[in-house]
Amino acid sequence: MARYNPKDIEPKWRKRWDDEQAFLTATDRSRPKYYVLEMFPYPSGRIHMGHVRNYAMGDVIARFKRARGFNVLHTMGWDAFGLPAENAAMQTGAHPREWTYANIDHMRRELKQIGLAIDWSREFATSDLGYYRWQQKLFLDFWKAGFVERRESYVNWDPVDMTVLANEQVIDGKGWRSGAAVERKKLSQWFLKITDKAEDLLAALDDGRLKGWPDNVRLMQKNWIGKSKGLSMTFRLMDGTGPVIPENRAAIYPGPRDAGGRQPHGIPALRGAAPRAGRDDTNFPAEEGNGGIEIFTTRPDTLFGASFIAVAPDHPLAQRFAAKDKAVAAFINECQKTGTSQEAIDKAEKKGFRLPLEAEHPFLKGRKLPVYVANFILMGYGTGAIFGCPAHDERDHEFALKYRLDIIPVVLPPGEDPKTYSVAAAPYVGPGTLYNSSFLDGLSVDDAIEAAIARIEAIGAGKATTQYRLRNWGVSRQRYWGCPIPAIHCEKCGVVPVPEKDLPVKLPEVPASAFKVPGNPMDRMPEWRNVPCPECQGPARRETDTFDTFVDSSWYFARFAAARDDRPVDKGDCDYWLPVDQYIGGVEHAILHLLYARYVTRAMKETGHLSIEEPFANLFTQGMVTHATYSDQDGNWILPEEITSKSAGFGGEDCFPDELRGLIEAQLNNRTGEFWDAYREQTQSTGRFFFRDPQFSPLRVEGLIEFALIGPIEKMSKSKKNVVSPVDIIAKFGADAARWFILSDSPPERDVEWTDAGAAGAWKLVARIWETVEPHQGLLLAFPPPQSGGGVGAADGGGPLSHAARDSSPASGGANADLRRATHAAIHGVTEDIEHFRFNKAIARIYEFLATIRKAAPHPVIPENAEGIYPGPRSESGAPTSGGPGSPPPRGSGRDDTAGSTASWSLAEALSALVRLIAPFTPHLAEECWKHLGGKGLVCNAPWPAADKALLVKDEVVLPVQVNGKRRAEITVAASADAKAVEAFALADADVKRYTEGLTVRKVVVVPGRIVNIVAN
RNA sequence: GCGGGCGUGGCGGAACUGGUAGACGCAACGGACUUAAAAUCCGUUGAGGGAAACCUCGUGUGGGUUCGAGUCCCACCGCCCGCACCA
Repeated sequence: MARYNPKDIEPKWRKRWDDEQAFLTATDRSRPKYYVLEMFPYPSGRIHMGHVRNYAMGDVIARFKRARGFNVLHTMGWDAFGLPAENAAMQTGAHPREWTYANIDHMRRELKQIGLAIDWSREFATSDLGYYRWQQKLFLDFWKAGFVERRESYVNWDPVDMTVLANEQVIDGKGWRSGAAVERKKLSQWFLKITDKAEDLLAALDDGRLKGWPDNVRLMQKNWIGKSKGLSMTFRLMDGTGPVIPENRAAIYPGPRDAGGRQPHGIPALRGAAPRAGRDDTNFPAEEGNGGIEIFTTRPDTLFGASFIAVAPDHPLAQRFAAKDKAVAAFINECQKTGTSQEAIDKAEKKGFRLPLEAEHPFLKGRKLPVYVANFILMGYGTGAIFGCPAHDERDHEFALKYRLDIIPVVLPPGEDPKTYSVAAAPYVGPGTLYNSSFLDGLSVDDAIEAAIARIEAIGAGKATTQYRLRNWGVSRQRYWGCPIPAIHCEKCGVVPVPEKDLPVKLPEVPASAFKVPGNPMDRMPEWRNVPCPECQGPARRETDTFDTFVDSSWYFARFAAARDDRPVDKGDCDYWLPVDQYIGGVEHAILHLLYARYVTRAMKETGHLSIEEPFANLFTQGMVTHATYSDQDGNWILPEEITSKSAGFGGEDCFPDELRGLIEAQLNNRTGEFWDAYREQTQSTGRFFFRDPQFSPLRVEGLIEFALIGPIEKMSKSKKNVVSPVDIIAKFGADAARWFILSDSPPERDVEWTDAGAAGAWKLVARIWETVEPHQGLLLAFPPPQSGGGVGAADGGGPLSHAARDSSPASGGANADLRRATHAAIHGVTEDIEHFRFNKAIARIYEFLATIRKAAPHPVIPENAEGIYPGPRSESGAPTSGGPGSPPPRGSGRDDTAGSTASWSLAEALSALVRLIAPFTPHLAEECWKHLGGKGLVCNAPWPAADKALLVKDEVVLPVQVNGKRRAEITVAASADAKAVEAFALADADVKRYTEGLTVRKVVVVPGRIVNIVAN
């Protein structure tokens, strides 16, 4: 029998798929389409197990949908721009382009080994001129349509990467890629106005347009957009330089003590428009508002509890005072120092600095509110100013305690007595009834909010407003390796778009050495930078910023579907292919990438490129691939491949010589310290010794052995060295086994732990399927499977088997009927499981099905000479095994007689189904089996088997019988038996009688097909 | 702090809308084959008790609803993820 050898077989079928262009996809409007897409990779150079998992999942779906009759689009490309290429240039001297494209070539070769059903003719990299030139065209269209803005603003500056980061790319005050503390810097920036679409981006999350998305991702996006309704209103200001309580003053800011001699501030006339509500950044007109301070609040009901006004350190009002008053400037400076960093923010004390201003309460004529600059007010949200109501807000409460401000309760919790209720100790933020609030008294919080807004609007002091947490998307990057932003700066005309006829703006050629210097080399290329203004022909210069790479990945799915040489995408083709039916990727992209892509899709719709607003109909977020970590006694991480383990027990199979054990134990017992305590405990609990030594060699034991400690199971990462290389795994076990295992062990949305034993188990399965199929060469020639299969719409039961009717008749009965039932149950179950992304369960069912087949068609016991069967570490280590793939050991006689005699067509049906059911998971094995059995054509083109529902129904069912809730017996009844008959049958059962003896039966619950429960006492 | 999710054998995990808990895989153990080992094949495997038939207990902890709870409700404990001074 030919031993299954993936090393030969897998490349053979991949070549065949290539030769036949099996996965080339044409736009074919006569057929139903299915677009499955996995998030495309960054070409870092090597594939990792996370890629294997991601693309294996997509491939299962793609192959499955093909078999179900869909015209499937499944593509691959490269998210190829970005900083690592420049970092590599800095370190290795290779030009970013060379580095990137060399990586792509290498990764493509590795990726192809997985055996994915991908239309490689559609491949592109975002760094291809053919891609990014159309991105420039899109940008110009967006610009024309008003989706683009450019302004000076404070930006998050990453001092290591020397670039600007979007707010979303700042994590805990650090750059998402470099991890460096982010600084504030003022720069002119390009923005895409995503906030204009905030409302629709939010609405789509809940109105059914994204019903195919996981709840948690929808929720994350909802929180990120952060809509809140409230009131924006203006507090009138007046000079507040009257009596300031000295001790209070001191407490405000223990800075340079010039309080005593401070001159009263004169308040110049305030002119100009009030700061606009809804502003989303820190860019302001030079002159701030006249009428007062505009604030935003979601709790206008608490206006009567207001006791102060606070503005952000960046607020223009604060800035203006800072310009004149060193103490203010010093305070602001201090705020900014502590402000930007991480969640120390959380513990940071609330601090304020009193400005010589007072605000007038809108309803209480005499009431004056002091105005502070406060470190906890964010310029980026709302208007950068608030009124403080210490009684009903945690932060305001803390602030008021510190600066001895009034704490006036205005909301009375249900059941509290207004005379005794106090908020001195803690604010109350829950629902209740208004009091101490004039015309709002007696109203609920919700009603009072409405009433207060109405009154403020009536007196013209403000209006109802909606705020979003979401900021506009800064897309400028001061980098070379990205898509150039097609704009020109002219002294006379300002910033003008590059005319379309002048597109593309190609990245200039720069020498690799240019990257030794930090910053953007394009800034240092006058010959490229200096161009005539397209409008006035005067001297002008090119924009040297390039796009954030999230722009690149925001429309690539459309380009895959409809690339053209003369436009970004073909709308007609997009109308057929889009939206993506199934998008698969990591949950780490739940917010950034997915939100941007949703926005860009809307923008493309409005500029006439697409007809849809939501790009991804169904989204699946897969878990990570994890692995145990190993470390040595110095705390250094160790690669899994360097680890050997030996049984610590006696007489184990691990061939661990007793005399060595003595030496090991002696060494262990002599040592003290944390590592050795942990090691001894590990040996106890696992029953094994772990060593750093890829091929455990007894000679090294004496003093030279290195012990290894197992650490926590974590996401595979280079820094912890807990990585296994997909290429090594494929070389060892084959791609099919790798695909099988990575999908078999855990539900796809959860993390999966890669273990060598599991991978070896998957390999065993591959071999066992071959071994089961092998004796039945040509079986399908005698009993061809139906070609009608499970096409679209022909779901389960849709494919009548010509011979099915014959054989499912009771006459055929017996073992055949059981096998047939198992076959159709497996088809039904696996189909459902794949549809619902339950790959682990689908695989469990295949195991069960295989066991049934093997019972029905016993296979001869395995050959005398099976060396090399298991391609594990042993054979890896050198000596080629005897025989080898080319010369299979002889395998008994008479194996061909099966097709004609022993095997019935029901076995043919079972094997034919089995092979097609495994095809999405282990495509190479499936092709080999299909060919061997005599299947027609390639199995990747074969129709999905259809389950005959009639065979799923059992005539008899086994029902458990409970007495008082405890299972006491089982009865077998006809499936059609009515409740009464079942009850009678159950009560008559001997075991049941035993337990009901002497008791009175009070009630009998019969759940048809499920259970019988007898209540007796 | 706010929001969301999850706790089931030695391990990964099954269990449809409440209906036989532990499918399937891994590991472990026993047996067959082998000079031997590996590989392969067959079997056992939640815990406790019993010679056996069987019995008792068991889904993080404590209560509750129900004929019946891993599943529903309340409280608590633990872990994971997202957001984090968003007014």
